[in-house]
Amino acid sequence: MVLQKLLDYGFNGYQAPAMPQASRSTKRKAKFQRRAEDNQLCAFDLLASVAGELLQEKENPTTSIDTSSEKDQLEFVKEGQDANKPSKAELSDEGSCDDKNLSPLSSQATNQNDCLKEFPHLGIDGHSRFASVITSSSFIAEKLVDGKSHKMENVTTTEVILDSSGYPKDSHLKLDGHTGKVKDELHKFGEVQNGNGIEMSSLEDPLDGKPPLLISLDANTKLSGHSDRIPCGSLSKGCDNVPVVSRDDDENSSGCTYTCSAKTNSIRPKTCIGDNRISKASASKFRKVAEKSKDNTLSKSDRDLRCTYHSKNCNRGQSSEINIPFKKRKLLNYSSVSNSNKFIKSGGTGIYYSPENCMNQDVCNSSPGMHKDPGISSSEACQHQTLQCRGSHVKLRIKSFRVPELFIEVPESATVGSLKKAVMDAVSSVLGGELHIGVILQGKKVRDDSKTLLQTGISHDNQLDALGFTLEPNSSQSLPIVCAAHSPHPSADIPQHVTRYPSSQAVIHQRIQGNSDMLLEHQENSLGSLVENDHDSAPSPFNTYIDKDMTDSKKLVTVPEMDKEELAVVPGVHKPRRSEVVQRRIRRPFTVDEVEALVQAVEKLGTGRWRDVKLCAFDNAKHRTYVDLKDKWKTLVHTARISPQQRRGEPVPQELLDRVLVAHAYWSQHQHPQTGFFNKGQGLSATSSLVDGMGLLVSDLCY
DNA sequence: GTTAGGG
DNA sequence: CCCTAAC
Repeated sequence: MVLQKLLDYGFNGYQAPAMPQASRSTKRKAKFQRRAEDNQLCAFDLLASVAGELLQEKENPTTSIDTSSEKDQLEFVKEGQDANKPSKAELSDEGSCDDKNLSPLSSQATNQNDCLKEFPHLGIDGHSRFASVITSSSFIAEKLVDGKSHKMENVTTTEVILDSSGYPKDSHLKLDGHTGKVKDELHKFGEVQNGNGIEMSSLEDPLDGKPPLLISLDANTKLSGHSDRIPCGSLSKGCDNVPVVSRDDDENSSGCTYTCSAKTNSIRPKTCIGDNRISKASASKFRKVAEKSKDNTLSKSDRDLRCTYHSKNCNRGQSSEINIPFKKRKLLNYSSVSNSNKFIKSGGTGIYYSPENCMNQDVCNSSPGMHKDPGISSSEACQHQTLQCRGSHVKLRIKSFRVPELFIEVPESATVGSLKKAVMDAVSSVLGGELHIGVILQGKKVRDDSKTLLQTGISHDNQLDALGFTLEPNSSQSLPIVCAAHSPHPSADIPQHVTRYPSSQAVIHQRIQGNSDMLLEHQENSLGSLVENDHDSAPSPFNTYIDKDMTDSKKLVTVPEMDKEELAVVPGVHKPRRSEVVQRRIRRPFTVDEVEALVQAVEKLGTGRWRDVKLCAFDNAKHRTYVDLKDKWKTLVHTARISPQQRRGEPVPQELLDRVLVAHAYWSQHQHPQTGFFNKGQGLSATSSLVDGMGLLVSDLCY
């Protein structure tokens, strides 16, 4: 029996979309699957990412940020697993040690906040630290002290904000709704004083709570975690009493508005950027990615001399390729999205946790447990973030996450327990993937980790609604690490072969606020255009290529088969082959330069020779197929025919559109004469191309 | 493998 | 962008 169940992992209300009944047509099913894949942006991934990063850091003591003592470690373990080994093997991305490339800030962080290393803090700077452990609602917090584990049960969530010294300030965790308990516990265990990490063990049934994650940022925080800070004066936007929109609060989401309060630097203008924290590891990965992009970046002059488009997205390449863009659609099933209203008070001084009941009315207006709008878009449902302005901090409230689509197939005779296990395994597999964090601002991906939030523009409150995060699969080519590299599960509970779906399958888009539609749009676009356009190679039509020859990331999508093993491990449980689910390519809007190149090529070659067009002008743009070019031309023609007001996306110069119309008209007239020079006989020979009529030489364009 | 079109 | 019929 294929359950195709809506798996509500309790991670803030995610529910996998229902699968079409088997009776439905294959096509429909396929489409559905595709859509489902697109929706695989889930909170869970973020969690996985955070957890993974955390572990990674732990795994790589060499990392600059990892200077803390051995005992001061935080681990993320699953229930039933050994406190230590399982989590490591399970969650750490052994393959990479990017941490070595951590930004200077990271290093700095090391010295100042050793205790933080264990926390998957999001963002770091010298001011304060925010460590968060996203957990499902029910966890047991454990602390490892000298190898000994001390449990703190009923810790539903653990989010810690550490101050510059690396210690939690105003520790304020809530345990089961009881504020301070955690704190007490922490103190009891010496957490606060010693900065010992907290180990999280999920309870057996962590499926009900959906604590949102709140990320606090520091205005000075750099994406990369660089230590260099922006002068206070540089903080342009004050945010006193600036109510930061708590998007989509219309629903149950709690709209929390903050008032800026001077923080460390009283003089510093308040920005709506607060204690933003992004995991160091993530930052390092950002950097890594950014560096990759460098290699693929052409100088302006080069580009001008070259022909093909070198994919500006090369750096995103592998990971982005497998990214699953969000689709504009409503998620039919998403429940208990806002069951939990975890809230973290910012100010960089404290451990905050607002339980599901939204205890803090001041900051949380949402009705606990409310989650209507069944028609809300998936992203909206799953990614409730709120940027709050308080002092110079920005609070990101990730209200919920979604679990990527998971298919579980179990025999009817299977026990509920086995079903749970199957689900757990699937979830575990997701956690095991190595993920990267992506930051999307205004629909564009921010790749420069070294930029500060201010420089990036994240500090501008007017852009907050366009800020989003993505969980990107590890770009590492070593897919094997996904499954093979992991050591066997020490715990009998978790099969060694727990599906370790490549994180590639689970991309998460986190958005902070704003209407979902817009965001979705942005998200899709974001993956196509990056903030750092300077890295983009605006392909100069007709020349040579310079592409970095990025490996087609698609291959990363390929999922190592592990079904059999899994089946063996979990009797009665069959996991569908991920490979069966085709990944929709990421949307990559054409740039003006690309459009120009396309127009130029078509002017010369005509509209029936897309392969030639591709070879001529986009040979190195691996992500542009001739079908893409054909499609683009189609849209260009359409665009050129409609009024400017009706056009969307990045505006195409009218001049180009005019050329499109001219070329289109021309080739419509001259297209069919089959000369026999070409396979399809379409188009005219080069010597009679439109370009020739325009006084241009073919040689100038191609070849 | 390409092209052309509908979705 | 995807899917596919038709070449």
